[in-house]
Amino acid sequence: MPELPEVEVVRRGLEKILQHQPHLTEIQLHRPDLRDPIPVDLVKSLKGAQILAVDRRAKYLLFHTTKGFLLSHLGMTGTWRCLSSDEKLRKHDHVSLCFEGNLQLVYHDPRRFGYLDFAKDPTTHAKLIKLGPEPFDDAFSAEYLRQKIKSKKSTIKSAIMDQAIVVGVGNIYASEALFLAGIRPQKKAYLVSSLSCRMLVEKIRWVLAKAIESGGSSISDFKGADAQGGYFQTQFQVYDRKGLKCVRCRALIRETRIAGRSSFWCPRCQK
DNA sequence: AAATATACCTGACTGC
DNA sequence: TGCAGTCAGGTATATT
Repeated sequence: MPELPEVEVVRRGLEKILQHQPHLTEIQLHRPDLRDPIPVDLVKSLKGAQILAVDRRAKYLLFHTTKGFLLSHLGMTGTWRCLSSDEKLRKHDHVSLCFEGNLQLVYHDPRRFGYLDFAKDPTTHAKLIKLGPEPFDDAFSAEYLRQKIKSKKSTIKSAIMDQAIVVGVGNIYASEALFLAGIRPQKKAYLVSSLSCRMLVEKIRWVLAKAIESGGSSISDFKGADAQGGYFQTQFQVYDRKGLKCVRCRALIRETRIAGRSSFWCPRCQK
């Protein structure tokens, strides 16, 4: 489901729900066998902890507590939602975080590609340590990007989706940012000029920011923790628009598979 | 070493 | 209606 904008929208929803900094009274693992199994000692590590904040690093949510951090990656289909006291658990509800005052947050994930872990210090966590800069950070500059890709033989689309180069860009926003920057997704990364890198950094930031403003993209069943779907999908310029007219030049949008992922582009606007 | 392919899962949708 | 095939917002691991 989620690229950076969707995860950020979820983070903001959770932050609001947990703003009074409740204590965790109980953690229930209904089904811990995610793609990476949830470690059982997470329950005892977090029991009684008080929520201080909900942060985000890349596509990971970080529940910051008095006892350490709960890391949550939503994979393709993960969601967090509030469960009222009279509601029953549904199929694919794998974890319950029970808080004082009848508040219960449920992790739901049909495909179980999501990830949950406890970390005392997330900055040294194996999953986070290899990640590149946040797209809105000054470290993600045109010069940095050019340096990173100048000898890369993969496509530029694969490069910007590489979480070691920049975090948060997934399959949808990669196609969108490349369209906005006028670069074909299948172009070899080392052929992308410094000037194009400048454009690309700008457009990645712009499209991610716009998507956050719109509450994320709700294709299939994405919902923020406040149960509201986003509407950025209505603003897609190229994604899932194969055969439709380019919004800018009216040429027909094409679809190409790059590294196994569908990629959409305009043959006239992108070089 | 780096680039690409495959695997991990379930559900929704297509075409027969 | 059912059944087989394909595809999906991600990422770790295997294979070239």
